[in-house]
Amino acid sequence: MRFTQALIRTSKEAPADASGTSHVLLTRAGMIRKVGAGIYDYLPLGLRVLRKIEGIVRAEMSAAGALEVLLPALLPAEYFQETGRYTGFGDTLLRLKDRKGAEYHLGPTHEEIITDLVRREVKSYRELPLNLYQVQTKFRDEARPRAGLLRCREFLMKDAYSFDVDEAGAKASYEKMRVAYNRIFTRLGLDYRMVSADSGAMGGSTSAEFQVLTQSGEDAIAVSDGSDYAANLEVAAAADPRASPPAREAPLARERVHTPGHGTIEDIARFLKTEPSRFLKSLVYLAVRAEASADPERHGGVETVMVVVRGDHEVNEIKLARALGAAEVFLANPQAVEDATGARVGFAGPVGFKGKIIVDRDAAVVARGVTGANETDHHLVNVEHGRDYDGEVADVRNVVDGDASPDGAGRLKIYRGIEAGHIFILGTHYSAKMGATYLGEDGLAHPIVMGCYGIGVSRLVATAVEQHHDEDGISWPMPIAPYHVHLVTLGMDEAILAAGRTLEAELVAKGVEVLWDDRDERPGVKFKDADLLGVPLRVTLGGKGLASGVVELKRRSDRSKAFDALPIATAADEIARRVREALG
RNA sequence: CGGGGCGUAGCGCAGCCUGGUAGCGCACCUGGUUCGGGACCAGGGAGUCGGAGGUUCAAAUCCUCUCGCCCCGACCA
Repeated sequence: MRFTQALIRTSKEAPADASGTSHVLLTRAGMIRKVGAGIYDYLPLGLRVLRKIEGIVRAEMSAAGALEVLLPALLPAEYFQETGRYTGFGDTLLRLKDRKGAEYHLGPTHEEIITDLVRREVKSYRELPLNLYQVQTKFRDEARPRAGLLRCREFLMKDAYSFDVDEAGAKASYEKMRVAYNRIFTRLGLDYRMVSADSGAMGGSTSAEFQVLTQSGEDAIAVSDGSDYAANLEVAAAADPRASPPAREAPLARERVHTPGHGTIEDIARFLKTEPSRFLKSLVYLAVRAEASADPERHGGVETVMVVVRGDHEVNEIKLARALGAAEVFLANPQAVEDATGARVGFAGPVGFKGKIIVDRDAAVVARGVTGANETDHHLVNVEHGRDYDGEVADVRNVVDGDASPDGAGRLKIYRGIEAGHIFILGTHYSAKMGATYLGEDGLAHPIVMGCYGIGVSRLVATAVEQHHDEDGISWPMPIAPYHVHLVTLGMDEAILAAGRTLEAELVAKGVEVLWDDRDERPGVKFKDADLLGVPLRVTLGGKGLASGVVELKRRSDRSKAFDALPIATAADEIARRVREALG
């Protein structure tokens, strides 16, 4: 492809409303343009990247035995009404009416639609298992679209659904997808981790996220440096401190100290000349009991709980809710804290607290602890769990960088990640509600056991940029690059242009995708654009090189100025070889 | 949905406070000189000042309403 015919419009500056590295670079490179909040055009170069990603996803899904279908994006309301999600999805569902006033919505995901298809097409256990997938535009009226392609209202997603006769079959289908997903993300050239995650309210205990490691992801994930343990921070387990207990300091007598005006931990630590890790941070939570969650006011299923974590740790609300068997937990407001403790916020503590107490495992082993006295302007020092206060001990904190890995091997490092894929077993949640059954060998109808598997295809375009860029621009992994080779000819000298034409033709004949910058621009402009666009191999053909019979080959990811001088006669062979090598 | 900010040429911005009929840089077009890391000179085209209403002799500027966009938070099968 000739640059002059490719509709590539680069710019030095990005629009002021572009936020995030990938949004800025993709816009500056002329690959995407914003049409509205969370709505984008893909220009030719950007579309090529999107298509490359789709191609890899399709190839691996197909290799794993999944069949491609295409379900509608425009959906009559009745299907989501069957499972209660027409209202349950809330404002995220983009609803509309047709001329007759009938209700429709745009599909945010397609469990109901695929389940409907399968309940009509599949009758017998002989027709299972089945795995159907599609690559379709999804619509979600996000409360807050942001960061360009990373969180859109309209986005491209690959979603697959497996259908099996029983749990064991569903597990086998899930395993196939797990393997396929690992192959996909590896082929895309991304540094990613498969992590265990909160499966959410949707049910299904078996689930895994595929997180692409970036500097600015929305999610925090904990990864062990000594094993393959990796988990979303939401669910990452803290190592049990009793596995390697610290040298125990002899307990001292508990004392009450006057700490006027000091409410924060840093403050009191300085005042008492001690460390935040000595503190028993005591937070008052309201836990909504699971069975009462639909309407807590009416059922009154709310319990006040004091949560104790070490002063340098944070409460993990998902783990806390799980430990309490609660549907949701909320931090109590200041008035509720005062009511519960009898002291102003900042002076709460477990000693003498009348209600339920949950103690984080690391807080329970703190010796000579410091905590609030449940009396304004007073703290207690030399507090010991088991002697001065009690409470159920559980893992309710966020892990922090440097923690021991819960599997005992290595230490945890915290990364930022972008969720690019999620796989999980749904069970019979949808099939039971929608009557998707098969006739078994026993002649009876059974609900089909389902799994679902998503990949954010358009999000991956931005994710790849977040992971592969430098101050000059994008640096695409070869498998998803818009072109394999960026040919730069310097000057408009006919001898150089002729050599360019020849080299382009030779490369194309070998199956190499070439973008030839044939513009009448100065070298600096061409090099800057090449760096911005991020095609992985740059081939330069200039007067000096031509005179000595060589072309220059340089990898975009190589930050040095060094290049390989290739003899013109054999350059195409060598370049094609490097492309094949990089494609893996 | 709560808080904050911004809408002026394709893009980045100034002008607004203190009303007098719109300007700079980049990009674009023409000519010339340049030519291995975003050149220079000269000339040129391009703007319903987000929209509606109001105040005024006069509104980008002041007032009211409204729409859009961005950021932080809440939310995120």
